[in-house]
Amino acid sequence: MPKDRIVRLDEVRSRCQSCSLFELCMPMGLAEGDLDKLDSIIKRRRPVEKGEYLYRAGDPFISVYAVRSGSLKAFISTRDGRDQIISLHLPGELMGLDAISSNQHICSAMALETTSVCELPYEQLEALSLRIPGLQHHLLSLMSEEIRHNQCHMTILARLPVDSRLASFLINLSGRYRTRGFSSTEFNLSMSRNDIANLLGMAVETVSRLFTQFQEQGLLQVERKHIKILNHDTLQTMHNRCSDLIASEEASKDSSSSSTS
Amino acid sequence: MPKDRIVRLDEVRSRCQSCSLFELCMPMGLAEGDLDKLDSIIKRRRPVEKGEYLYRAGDPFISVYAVRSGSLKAFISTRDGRDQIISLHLPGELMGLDAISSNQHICSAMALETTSVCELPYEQLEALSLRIPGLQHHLLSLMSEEIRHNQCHMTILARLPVDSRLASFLINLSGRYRTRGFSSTEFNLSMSRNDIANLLGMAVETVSRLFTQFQEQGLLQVERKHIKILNHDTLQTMHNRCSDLIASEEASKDSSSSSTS
DNA sequence: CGACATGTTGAAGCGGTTCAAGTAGGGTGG
DNA sequence: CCACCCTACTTGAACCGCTTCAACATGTCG
Repeated sequence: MPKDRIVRLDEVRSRCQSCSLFELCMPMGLAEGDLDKLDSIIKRRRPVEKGEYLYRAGDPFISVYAVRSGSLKAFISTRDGRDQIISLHLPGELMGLDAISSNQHICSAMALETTSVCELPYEQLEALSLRIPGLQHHLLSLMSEEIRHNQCHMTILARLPVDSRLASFLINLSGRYRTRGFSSTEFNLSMSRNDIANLLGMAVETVSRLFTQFQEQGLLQVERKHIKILNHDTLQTMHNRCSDLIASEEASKDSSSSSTS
Repeated sequence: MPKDRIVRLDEVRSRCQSCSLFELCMPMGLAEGDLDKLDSIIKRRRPVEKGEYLYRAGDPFISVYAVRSGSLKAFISTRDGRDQIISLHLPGELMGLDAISSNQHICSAMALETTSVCELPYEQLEALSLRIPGLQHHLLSLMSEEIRHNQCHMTILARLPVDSRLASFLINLSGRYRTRGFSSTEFNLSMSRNDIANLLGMAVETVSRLFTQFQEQGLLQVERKHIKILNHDTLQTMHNRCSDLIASEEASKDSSSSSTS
């Protein structure tokens, strides 16, 4: 594979303006000049292969990363040796902002498939956001969204039975794929059953049984990693047990529709 | 109680400079003039009584709040009517930053005891932080810390048995009280058994049984809301099962000691 | 002082884990 | 190209941690 080592210049030169994920990644109104400034600090890294680390817990905090393609999991390594997966990151999402306060990464980030990212040196990003109000607000807003997402996940873990947790996971994925212009009813899981179980706080065997059960109930069609959602409404209902929080997440994406009883 | 309506001028006039919580709340190096600017946007509200809301889910997002004294719980109201408590806030901590992205509160905040807060109008705070680099970094850092805390809580909920969860909760509280200059071995819980159970994702009865059990094991002395920690090490050990994350939280407060296997 | 909320304790039931065995892919070397 | 191996996944059955239900005790507040 020595041929692959040749850097594809067209990819390296691609800029935020022409990136299809730009709307997701940096959707604040930036002036022409601002965009150039942003572009100037972004480094494009070569793809991270499946199983490779983007960063490890303990690494000094240098950059945050925007996912361009592929996906990664963020996880904490606990003392007993087993990891706890915290989140799954899809294209258009930023990772690593949780390291600001400690100046070193606490989570590790590992690619679930061949994945490419934009690297944004954090110091420069923070400096730039002092001069671009929209960027500052966007960073704060992104972190706020991450907190909200975590709140939802805590609610799921604390209150929901396993079937609703898996339903939540699938509905959430479905929505995120829709936002990215992919099918919301048919997609491939990049996480293994083991990872899904870990993320949702249950045993692998339970995940397996639930997929079988959902299929028997006609909610899904599952074949290994390929998922086809047949009955979105029922899954949504199970998911809704979780909270208004998700409803509001959706609302804030679409526009400002009503929520909260 | 008409007398209580008389505003105590000395309290209203108290400024950040003279606030004992300043180090916790806004510990970045601010110049004299900057402090004045910050002071100028802060409103002091009259105390929030036990059971009163500081804000409710659905309220427009106007301000964030710094706790001066007392404590509050933040919780999500779910569709099934039951709430899910997300966090407990002690003096020196900021609340409400999770509402930035949606421009309305998703969590409600309720005082657990008579509580006083400083209100910081968010728009002004954000505008100010464009002109004070330290303030921008501090806001981002605070949110990063909140994300980290949530990650820890997710880990607790996903992986730990109930006894370790309660141990984690107590050790965490103990540390936070220590940071605030209070005893780390003896304190009063502001949360009810119900609230603790809800926060930790278990049944009230389980909390009750665990307190009894911990007392029988000589780990604690419990009398209603009053807690005396007798064997910090054993609790710490149970807590450690959770993650390095907390160790790192401590480390980042003290200095930059080692972490990560 | 009585009423209601909050907390405690016991016993039964069950949701989900754990253990164990087996199956199916996917990649590798012969 | 096939045989092999290893990992990922599936399925069944026993077990157990925690919840639920029920009754009671203790505080607290009007």
